[in-house]
Amino acid sequence: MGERRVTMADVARSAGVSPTTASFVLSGRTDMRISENARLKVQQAAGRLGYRPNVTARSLRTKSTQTIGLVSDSLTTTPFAGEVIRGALEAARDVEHLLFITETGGDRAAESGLVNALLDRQVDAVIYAAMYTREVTPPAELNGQRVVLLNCLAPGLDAPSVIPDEYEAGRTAGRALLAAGHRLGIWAIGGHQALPATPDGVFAGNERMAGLRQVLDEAGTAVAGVVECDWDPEDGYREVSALLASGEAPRALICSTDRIAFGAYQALHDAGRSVPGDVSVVSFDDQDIASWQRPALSTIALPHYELGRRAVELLMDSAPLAPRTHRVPMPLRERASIGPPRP
Amino acid sequence: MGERRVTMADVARSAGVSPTTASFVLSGRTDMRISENARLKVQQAAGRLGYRPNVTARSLRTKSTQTIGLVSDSLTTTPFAGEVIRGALEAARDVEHLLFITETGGDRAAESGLVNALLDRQVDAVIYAAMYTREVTPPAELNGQRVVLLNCLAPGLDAPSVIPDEYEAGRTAGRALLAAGHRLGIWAIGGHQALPATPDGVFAGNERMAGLRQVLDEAGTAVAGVVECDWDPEDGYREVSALLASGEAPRALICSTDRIAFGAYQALHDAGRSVPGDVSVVSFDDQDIASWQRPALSTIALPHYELGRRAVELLMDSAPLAPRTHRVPMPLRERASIGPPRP
DNA sequence: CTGAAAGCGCTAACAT
DNA sequence: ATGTTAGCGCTTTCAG
Repeated sequence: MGERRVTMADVARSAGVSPTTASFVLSGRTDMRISENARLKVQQAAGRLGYRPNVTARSLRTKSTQTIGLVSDSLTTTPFAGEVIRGALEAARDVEHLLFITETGGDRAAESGLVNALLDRQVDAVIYAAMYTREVTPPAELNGQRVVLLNCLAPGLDAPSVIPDEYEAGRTAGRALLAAGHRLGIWAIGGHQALPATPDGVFAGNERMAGLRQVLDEAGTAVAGVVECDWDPEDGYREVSALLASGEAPRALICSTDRIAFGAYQALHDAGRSVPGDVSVVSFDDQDIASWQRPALSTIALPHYELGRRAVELLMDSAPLAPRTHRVPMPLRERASIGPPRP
Repeated sequence: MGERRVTMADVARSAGVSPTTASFVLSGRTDMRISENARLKVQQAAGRLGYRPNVTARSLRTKSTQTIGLVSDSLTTTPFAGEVIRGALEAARDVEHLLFITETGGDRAAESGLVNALLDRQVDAVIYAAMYTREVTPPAELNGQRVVLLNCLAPGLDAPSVIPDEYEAGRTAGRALLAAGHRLGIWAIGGHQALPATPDGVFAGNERMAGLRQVLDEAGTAVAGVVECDWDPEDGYREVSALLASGEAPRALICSTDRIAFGAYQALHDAGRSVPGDVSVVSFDDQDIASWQRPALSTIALPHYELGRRAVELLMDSAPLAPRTHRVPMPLRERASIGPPRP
């Protein structure tokens, strides 16, 4: 215990060279000629002593801590969103960087504090992330910093965004149903999420609905109806039960989340309708439960891992950060909940 | 852009005092007398200039980076385990520390590299975490460091562990069933997880079964049977279907995970048994799906948030780290899946 | 090809 | 009560 870490000066001394020489061979630089002999002596001394560089000391001179800060509202809390952290982690590892993770819990005041804590530790760059895709206004401290927005758009900030391609995802959902032969009785459960709290809908809802409408339109058809509701299991259960009870005969359900689909399955089951025999179901997210359902749920995946990875890659790219929006594809996971419409 | 950060020397100059004076008032130390006047001038200058301390520079002298490293096998990937990160994050925030999160993906070789990356950045302490409770052998680099083990035990390492109290959880499960009147036909699905890959069972399984057996024994009864299987939905479905088909008449199921319970629900449903009318179900974990099930699933929660929080609290405690094991209670979430046995 | 010396931003003895 | 000075561990001119 209490063992003083061996420093570069120790290595230099042990190798019988100057700190300068040690520094050059240890940082593997070639722009200064070092004799093969000196190089060897230094490397051996370093190995023998178990030398490890002090990155924080180095950063004082180099201005680079090999460190990235991630600040989000509540990414770690959102079950399947942990994948964005994993994506960011792996990309960071590829370039020998470490990630500071922070979470505000949606508290605006905490946000500045956390960003400052990050900046005080001289992070090289920061990722500002949101749990669900939306417009945000990051704290002013971020102005002028190297930042990328993950899963959000900030009109005021001069930084790129990485978001899921929800518009294309809407088209994908429509195409999946069309391919199975559906044209009538297609209902969107969840819709734009145009509710009192979000009267204009949410980003994902709006984009998907636009994509869906367009692809159906191209095929000369349209949705039979859109149910605006919250995106949780109980809402799916309630709304689909009501729809079934209303006398409508939906033949395909496009659920805004796997959670809604979960509730929809229960409602369909209670009403004695089979999936996909009576009603096909397709949804969005690809949470674990999607594959646990019976029949397994076909769903369009939120590309969490890829979002995290892309964000770090952009940050580490030597190219300057242009304020453009990078849309990450959302792949369809084909499982067993889509079938041909009952004649 | 490119704005040089304002340094403490700038503040001192602007306030017309020496760096020392500035340092003392800015770090809010009281062990040296500073005139009210000087204090004010410094604070105003700092405010005016928007001074922020450079934590990495400071740490070079103080040997404290206000930083903790967390290395796990795959915590972020495990959906509901994100809560341990949130717990750690919040506890760290309380003491003005930031968290480096890393993940090895179970790769032993990567582990040393990541721990070194953490140590090279002079983290004050590290949390070594595992996704599921088990014995581990952390990389040698961790010897002599300030570390706490989260959700794992390392016999060789002189560090405390924070783990869920699985033994007591087993007792809780038994008690919940006994309280509802159950004494016969109690089956444990998942059991010790004594399978070819883990012939001696897993920690959680062994502890729970011991606790369960003990509490039933105290009540003068015992489990009707134990089914050893993997802890996933398909296993629950398969095993419970088989059990039902075998002619046994289980009246209560203790499922090792909510995932098993998920499959069990499907199996019971397919067999026309109601929950909890015909069969009561209790499980472990408290994932989101537990509350989505119908009827909502009574389950004993893995205290993820608390594990993360306790780990950081231990680390930050000024007391020396004794190699003892801290067991965190696992609370029963009473919902609707337990009822009296059918007479 | 190698070394001496300065300095990154901050803290802490030691003076005064 | 405040200022001077010397580092923390490393990189980087600038001489030799």
